[in-house]
Amino acid sequence: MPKTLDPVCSIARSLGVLGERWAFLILREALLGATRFAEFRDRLSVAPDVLTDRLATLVEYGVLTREPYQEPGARTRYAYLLTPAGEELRVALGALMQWGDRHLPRPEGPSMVARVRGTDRPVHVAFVDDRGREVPLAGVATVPAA
Amino acid sequence: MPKTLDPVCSIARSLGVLGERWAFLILREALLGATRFAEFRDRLSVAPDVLTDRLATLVEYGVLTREPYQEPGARTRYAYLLTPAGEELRVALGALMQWGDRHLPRPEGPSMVARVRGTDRPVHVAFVDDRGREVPLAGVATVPAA
DNA sequence: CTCCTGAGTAGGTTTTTCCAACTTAGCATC
DNA sequence: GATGCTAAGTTGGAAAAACCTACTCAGGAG
Repeated sequence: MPKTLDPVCSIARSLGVLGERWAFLILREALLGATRFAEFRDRLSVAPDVLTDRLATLVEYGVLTREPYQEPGARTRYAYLLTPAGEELRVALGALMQWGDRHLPRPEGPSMVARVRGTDRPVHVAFVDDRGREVPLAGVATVPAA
Repeated sequence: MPKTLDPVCSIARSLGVLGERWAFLILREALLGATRFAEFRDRLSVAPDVLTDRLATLVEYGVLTREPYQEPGARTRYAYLLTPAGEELRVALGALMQWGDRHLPRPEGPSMVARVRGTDRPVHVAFVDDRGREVPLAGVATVPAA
């Protein structure tokens, strides 16, 4: 991590939240439904101290909230729930998934796919113009905001 | 880095290439036009040994190629050029940029924006169906490939 | 034949991560 | 009312990665 994370670049700011080891994978599990400490720990085999640290960072920056919950016959515990901001990271994770499937494929194909909810129509991640139409990659330029 | 990076998940595979510190920022500079070792080093203030290591990883996995080039009156040197696979990561970086702009904003607004090339029409990153129409986030489900 | 420059390599320190064991709080059981 | 169980962590020490500075190496320039 650049400790002087260039605050002028929004990619660098996003990476200040998500760029440390495990952060994306923790987020992946959250998007797949994990909410409890032990769930993240067991699914990812991540060290508990690192998990504590990452969950705190994700809560601090508004990706997750730490909510008390109580199961019958148990004491109050805490669940980590996605905020709307966290949900929006589904797009970024989708882009990484898509790239891995295309460029680091496995012989048996992808293990997860994104679909229109309730149908089997496939979806992918792409640039889109202000009218909701896909724009091919070559038609996109990233320029100073000026 | 999980040294046993779960190969069944394409996000984890992507992170095997891009998940180490500096990798995304090196890629950002490459997408903005950096090609030479010293350019990356100077723009990012990254330690040269780390830069050597990351560039080698990105070349190894086909994000960049290491091409000899010769400027008049200088010996052969090497440039790091994006492959088509690397270009496709523009979508993932765009998603991170967009998220940072929305959820970790700066008072003076974004420093870079994505536009339709040659026009000032803004573009964003989103899920898109097989007919090229944007699909709202709530309409997307990520399910086992079955 | 000495200097300069781009592209790294090398050595030692600091920071992160990893691993395993330990703690804590409350319910439940004996 | 002591003991055990479980979720959610904390702690301490070893290993790995990143950082920083200085140095090397190759070839053209002066």
